[in-house]
Amino acid sequence: MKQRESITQHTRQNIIDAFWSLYCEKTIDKITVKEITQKAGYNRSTFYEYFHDAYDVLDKLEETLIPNLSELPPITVLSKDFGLPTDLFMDLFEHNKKYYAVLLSENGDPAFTSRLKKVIKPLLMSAFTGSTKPINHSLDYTLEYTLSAMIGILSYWISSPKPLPNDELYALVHKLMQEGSLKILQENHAV
Amino acid sequence: MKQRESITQHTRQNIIDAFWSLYCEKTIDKITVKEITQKAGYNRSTFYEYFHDAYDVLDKLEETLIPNLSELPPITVLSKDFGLPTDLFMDLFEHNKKYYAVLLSENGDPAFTSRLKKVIKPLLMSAFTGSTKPINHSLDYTLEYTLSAMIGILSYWISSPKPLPNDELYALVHKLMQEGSLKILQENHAV
DNA sequence: TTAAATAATACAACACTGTGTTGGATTAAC
DNA sequence: GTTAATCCAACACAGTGTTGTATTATTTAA
Repeated sequence: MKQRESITQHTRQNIIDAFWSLYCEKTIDKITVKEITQKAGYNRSTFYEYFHDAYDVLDKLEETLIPNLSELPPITVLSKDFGLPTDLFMDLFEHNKKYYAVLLSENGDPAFTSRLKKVIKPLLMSAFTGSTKPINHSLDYTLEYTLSAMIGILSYWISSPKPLPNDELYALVHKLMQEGSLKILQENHAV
Repeated sequence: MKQRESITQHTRQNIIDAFWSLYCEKTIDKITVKEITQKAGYNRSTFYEYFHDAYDVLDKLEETLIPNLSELPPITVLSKDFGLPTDLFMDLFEHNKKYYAVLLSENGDPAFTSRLKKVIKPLLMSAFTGSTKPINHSLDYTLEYTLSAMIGILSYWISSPKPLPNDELYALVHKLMQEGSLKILQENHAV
């Protein structure tokens, strides 16, 4: 049963890899099962032994890319700089850059952003209120604002051909969160 | 020639409407031309007289939803509150709520967000530097951060079943931009 | 002013591509 | 030798995009 398992895992991964190389080139609806299996070197019907359709492959792949709650240090980081754990986010994005850059691009999957928020938001919520459910609207909207901003700037960062050095980005994000974007925009205007 | 034109426009709009009612229910790849034309009351092949495929319908529809540069007052608003024209954004989102709420949702189109940014960013850029191209990275990243945040919070707002009153949202966004999200998060923490 | 010619709108039918399933062949594990 | 996994060939079906044609509105010319 040992060799069989490894074969299965291997085939599965081959299909995922073939899918991903196609997903980097075109949107998912243009990807056919035929193409995937051709690239991976299998019969088309073999695909259906492993996945339901192309969207199923994407779904399973995304699942591995969503940070595991139990892996993230829950409150420690929040108390450290009393805000969003910027360094953790940067690590997450940089580490999975290959996938994140595509999934969060204009050809990517809006559901992935949603999934990310859905995992992280309650985490932050509980850090601030002790409960995962929003106590007041202000906090809820503020988190949505900040999370969107964070995901937006980090997507931009990892997609950039010449990305900002890590420390500069870190400093900028912190300044943005501590002093507001307006102040920084005004400084730029003065220059 | 008058009646012919109006028939064309009418048919075209019928197809777009039928498409949209389907797009509200499911993702675009599950929408067939057959369904669209059935709902609109035409033969399937009539569709191809008007659009290339379902994506073409979406594309044309989105085009009408992207704010026209010439319609937006260019610098006046920026100088008013020396930042992002929050009220303009709120108007834009509220006015096109029916479409924006879907297009910016997890079942929507990431390309639409991209299109929005691509139109608005140079506008803001030129307001701050006089040129549409970024002079320094800091400004570029700051705009990306703020635009992402703005689009994020406004999407959340219009999708909410019981949305925050306009004036409260406006005040919150201004505070977020002027003082930074951290301060507001800290205030919430204290409560 | 009316009848014929033209151009638009809509559709039926066709060839093609991709989908998902079923039943069978091969090969490893027991 | 039996069982079960992996893979594949073939089938029925659904959706696509095109082509040729009928119908009807507009234009042209007698």
